[in-house]
Amino acid sequence: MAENRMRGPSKERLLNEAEILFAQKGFEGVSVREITRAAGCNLASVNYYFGNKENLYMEVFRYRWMPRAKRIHDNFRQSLQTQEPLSLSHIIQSLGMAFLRGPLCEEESRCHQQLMARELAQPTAALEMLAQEIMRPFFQELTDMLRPLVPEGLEESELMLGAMGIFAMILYFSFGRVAVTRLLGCEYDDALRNRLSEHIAGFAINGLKGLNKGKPDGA
Amino acid sequence: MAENRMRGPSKERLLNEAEILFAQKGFEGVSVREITRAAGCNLASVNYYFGNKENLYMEVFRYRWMPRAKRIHDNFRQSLQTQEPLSLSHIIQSLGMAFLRGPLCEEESRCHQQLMARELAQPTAALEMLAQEIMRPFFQELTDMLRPLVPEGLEESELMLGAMGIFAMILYFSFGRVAVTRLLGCEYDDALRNRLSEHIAGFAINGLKGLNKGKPDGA
DNA sequence: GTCTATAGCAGGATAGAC
DNA sequence: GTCTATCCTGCTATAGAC
Repeated sequence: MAENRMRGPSKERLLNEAEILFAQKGFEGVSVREITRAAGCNLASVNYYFGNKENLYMEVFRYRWMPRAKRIHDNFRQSLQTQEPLSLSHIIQSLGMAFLRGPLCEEESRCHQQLMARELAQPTAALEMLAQEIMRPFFQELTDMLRPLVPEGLEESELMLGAMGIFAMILYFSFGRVAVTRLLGCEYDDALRNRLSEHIAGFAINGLKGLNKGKPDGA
Repeated sequence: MAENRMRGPSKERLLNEAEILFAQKGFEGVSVREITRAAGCNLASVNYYFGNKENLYMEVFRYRWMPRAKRIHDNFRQSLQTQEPLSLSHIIQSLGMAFLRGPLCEEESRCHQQLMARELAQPTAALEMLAQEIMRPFFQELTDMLRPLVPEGLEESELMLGAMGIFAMILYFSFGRVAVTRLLGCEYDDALRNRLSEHIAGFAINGLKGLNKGKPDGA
């Protein structure tokens, strides 16, 4: 609260600080007073720029979360362009990298995943928007990529579940970082993020390969 | 709010209703007024029985969440006793069953998972307690079971990550049910829960098998 | 053990000066 | 656009009757 970074106009600062606080404490856990204080604005500014607190929450997703998601997706696509014959291994590893490390710093990445986790646990109008404009198109794109690389004849919904399972792990290892570090007994640093990303890739590649058979091979 | 189920003494009713509401809306999202109204008690009862709202939250975990977790774990152990030579397949399928279906009805299961998801996303003193008394012992038990069944020489922490990945999917498919049904385009009914449980098993068994090699086989 | 009444404070939103 | 002052509602917690 001492040194407010006064970069940019008030509206932008409000969006920046609101996103961080909403991610940390949830919509109900943050007060407008807290947000305006963090942004170095007066109490009335939220209502002036956004009408009310709820709409500020929506605009955080519209003007911060969604553009960032698009950057992550672009980052993912670009890291695939350099590799000509697409393999399952390339795709999954690029996925893990883009979402666990990607174009974001650790703090921004955690903020991003936490907002998503909150919306999943307690959907608001924001999830509706995200499902429509981000999640559905991206999962479509991803399953289109994966289809020629998984066992032939795999059901469409089974493929979708596979893709979702990968995101489950990414999200869990990100928002559940406190539990993860406590159970593993180590710090959540870059080395761990690399390991997690590799672990997810190794796990998911074999997981996807064994999907179509009702029972797994051997066991 | 019309028909309060007046079963049991006030303290029990408060714990019951508080758990449901905390799971749905989070600690900050629920007021003591709402809880006492749902439980059919007067406003002062929370302070009388629990001292304050925060302690009620802790007691929900102590007297509702933890005993339920122990029941789930017992259920898991029992379903393994009938199968003499333990296989990876048996273990993972029993896990999915115990946690996605188990001894709980759908509503209770969702409530249970949502509370866990909230604590992971925003840890309080409750997570400390759960890590100590439930999570660590259970993960220990689980990795002890898995160790003889995964590729030899697999690092201990890698095995732990594998076990956590399974829980990531279970949790995600449970608390993210709105997104899941929206993306799959189907209802979250018993048929889907069975499919999810089977999917996780198939995915995880192959995932675990391919773990120790830095790169997966083939790809 | 259960209730009502209320203290005391923090919340979102608004009015209106500058 | 930015600020202060303020309204009003709803919150937790407590005191004290029954």
